[in-house]
Amino acid sequence: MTSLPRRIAHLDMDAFYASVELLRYPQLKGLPVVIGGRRRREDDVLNPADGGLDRIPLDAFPRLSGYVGRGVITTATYAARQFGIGSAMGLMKAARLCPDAILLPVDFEEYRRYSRLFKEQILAVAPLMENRGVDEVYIDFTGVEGGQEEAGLALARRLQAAILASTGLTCSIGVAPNKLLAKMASEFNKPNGIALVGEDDLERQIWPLPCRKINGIGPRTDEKLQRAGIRTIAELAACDPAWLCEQFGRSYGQWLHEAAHGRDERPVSTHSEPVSMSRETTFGRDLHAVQDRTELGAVFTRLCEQVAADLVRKGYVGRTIGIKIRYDNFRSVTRDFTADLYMADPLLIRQFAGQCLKRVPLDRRLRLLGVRVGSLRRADAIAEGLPARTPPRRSSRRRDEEMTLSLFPSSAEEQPE
DNA sequence: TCTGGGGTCCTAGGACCC
DNA sequence: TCTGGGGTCCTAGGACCC
Repeated sequence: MTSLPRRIAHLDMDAFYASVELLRYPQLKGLPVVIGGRRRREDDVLNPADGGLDRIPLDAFPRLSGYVGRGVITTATYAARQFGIGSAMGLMKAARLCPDAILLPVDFEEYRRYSRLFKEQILAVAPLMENRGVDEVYIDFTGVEGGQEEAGLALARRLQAAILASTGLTCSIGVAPNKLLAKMASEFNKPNGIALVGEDDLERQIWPLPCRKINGIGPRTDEKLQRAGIRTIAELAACDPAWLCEQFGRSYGQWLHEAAHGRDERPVSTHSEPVSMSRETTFGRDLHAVQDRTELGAVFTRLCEQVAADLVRKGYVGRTIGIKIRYDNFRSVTRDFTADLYMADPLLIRQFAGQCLKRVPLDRRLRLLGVRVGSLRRADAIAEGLPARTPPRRSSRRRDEEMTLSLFPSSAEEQPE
């Protein structure tokens, strides 16, 4: 048995959200459009029950200038980007740059519908597919029929054609010996492009790129590398691995070295179990624990109900309950507590989360509150007789006190300190 | 009137067990 | 009595990704 060369593809939908919106509202083609701010609602004028979306007149669309609030841009069309508008920018700031840009609320339902459509097309041809969010996947071409033809180019073309036919959307694909290189390759010929990167293309195609192009090197690491005079992947590859470990820790340092040399053995993984589920919200204005106690309590309860509903809907229970708050100065803190029983009940979650809230200083205003449930297990695994309670851990005095406290329900609004 | 929401993984210290 | 090391769990924070 001869082993085939590894052919890994990364497929990335082109400007996914914006493209889906343009399918619905073709009259917006070429105009500056910004997507973000809030979620689309049932009663939105942009979502009329009687259809005919393509006939909605341009002046019926909301403009950026009318926006009030703390939303950020999820994505923007090319025409909008020309005004200096970009992803993650605050909408109020974007409104100053281009007040007449059209603002569409995000519609995750619709994006997920298209996501299912294009992934169905891929799975019909290549079953080894790894989800990387709504608009991205990795695909293992290695053993797929036709996957070795023209080093993967032929299959990539077939996938693009099938996706375009079924969704009307274009995508870009990179094919390489591993996920790391495939991810970079998929950016080379955007939009609607295909790029192949082979073992021998490392120095020519990868090394001249800035370090930030490596998936896993973010703004912090990039800045630190730049301060050390390292800008390109070639320069990173030339670094002494021992020095990288010193600077970035053993594990990350070693990974940086491997990545710069284009080495990555991670398999394409078709299944994954969630580790945690959370809900969080940024308030319209910063809230104070005392003055805005009622409002805060109501939001807190709602977050617990939402995360509990998510758990139930997806069939999970968890035993690590946590909260997150962000202060008005944007500093965040988290607290969590691991209980000895698995839960998905909103009241129980509310109780444990309430105890976590009491452990955090609430002397300044808050802009965000979040609730998280971790240490997840499938609810049916618990139902089948696996222990709902874990063996009680020998715990420190402090933990014991917290456990005792948390077993007693507190008032409807948690009022720490 | 800067800076969303939902995730994963890693690190590091302390507790605790053997 | 003193010293020590490995392993695991828990917690808080941070980097990163989509």
